[in-house]
Amino acid sequence: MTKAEDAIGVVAALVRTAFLVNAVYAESAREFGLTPQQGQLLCVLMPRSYAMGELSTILGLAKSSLTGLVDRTERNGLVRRDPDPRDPRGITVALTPRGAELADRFYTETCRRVDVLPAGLTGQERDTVARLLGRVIHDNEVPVVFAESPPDHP
Amino acid sequence: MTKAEDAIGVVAALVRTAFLVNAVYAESAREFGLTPQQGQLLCVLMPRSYAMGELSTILGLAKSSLTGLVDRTERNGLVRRDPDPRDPRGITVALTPRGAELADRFYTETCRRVDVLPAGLTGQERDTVARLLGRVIHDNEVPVVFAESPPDHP
DNA sequence: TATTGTTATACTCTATAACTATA
DNA sequence: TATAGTTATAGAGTATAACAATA
Repeated sequence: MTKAEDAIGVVAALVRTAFLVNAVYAESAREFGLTPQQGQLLCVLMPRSYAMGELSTILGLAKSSLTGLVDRTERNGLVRRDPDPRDPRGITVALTPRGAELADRFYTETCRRVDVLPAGLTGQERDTVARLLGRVIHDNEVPVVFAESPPDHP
Repeated sequence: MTKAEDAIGVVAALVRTAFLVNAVYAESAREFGLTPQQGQLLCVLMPRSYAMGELSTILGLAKSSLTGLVDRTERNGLVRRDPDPRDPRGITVALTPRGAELADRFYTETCRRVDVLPAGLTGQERDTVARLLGRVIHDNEVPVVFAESPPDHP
């Protein structure tokens, strides 16, 4: 039973939940030898490759920040740069086979860990949280930095 | 109305919400000349001062990481180190008057911005989110990195 | 001229390991 | 010996501004 003194407003609930999820995400990444940012990049690239500009927008990073992130992740052999057939100036970033394999494992394990966080809620309560936060995400046009389910590779 | 193709699971809902809240938090901090980490430090210190070891635990940082964070924040004139009366080896970190004033403004503005995120939910739905996430936070013993309401300074 | 991406530069953030000083 | 905190070092993340190459 939630006592009155445990009551909390939406704002604090959202901020503190974000803190919790970040910590779990970071710890999961760490155990796969990834930084959270590199893990996020891999997750974004799971369904398909993107141009640098697209990734900048999705991840909310300055162009040059992304250049560095892709440099380091490429150096680790997880992504590669390919010429963009649509624009000779551009490139696309794609997962390497090793990156795809690691992304799958990281994604799966991170899901497992985040799934445990609301273990104290009933199935119905979890559905309610998912539905309401889903609306918030939709209304605020949050990019798909973490897909719903492990995307199939066509 | 939420369409079937917009449906989302709890895991993705939590991760993507965290991404959204982080972005809003970071942008708010930025406009006050703060990094998110410095903003978080100020928020933690709003109700009272803490020893370095306590802050390490609350923020989930290695001791030396915190030393650097406090160094930089102190250099900006926002916090100060005082000897810990309980232990000659230790120190406590407290907000300076300027830090307290900035913390208040940053906290208030961040609350305002986060409060807008679930604007598409009814009052009852917001209460539901707050109550359910409050349980998740409680169950997972998330530290109070962001208080419920601007604490009074006794 | 506008766009795509990289370089140069300067900080901040973070961790590990080694250290100081005091229980 | 154990604890509180700092220093040394190394790397990652980020942004701004200036640049290159191509539309």
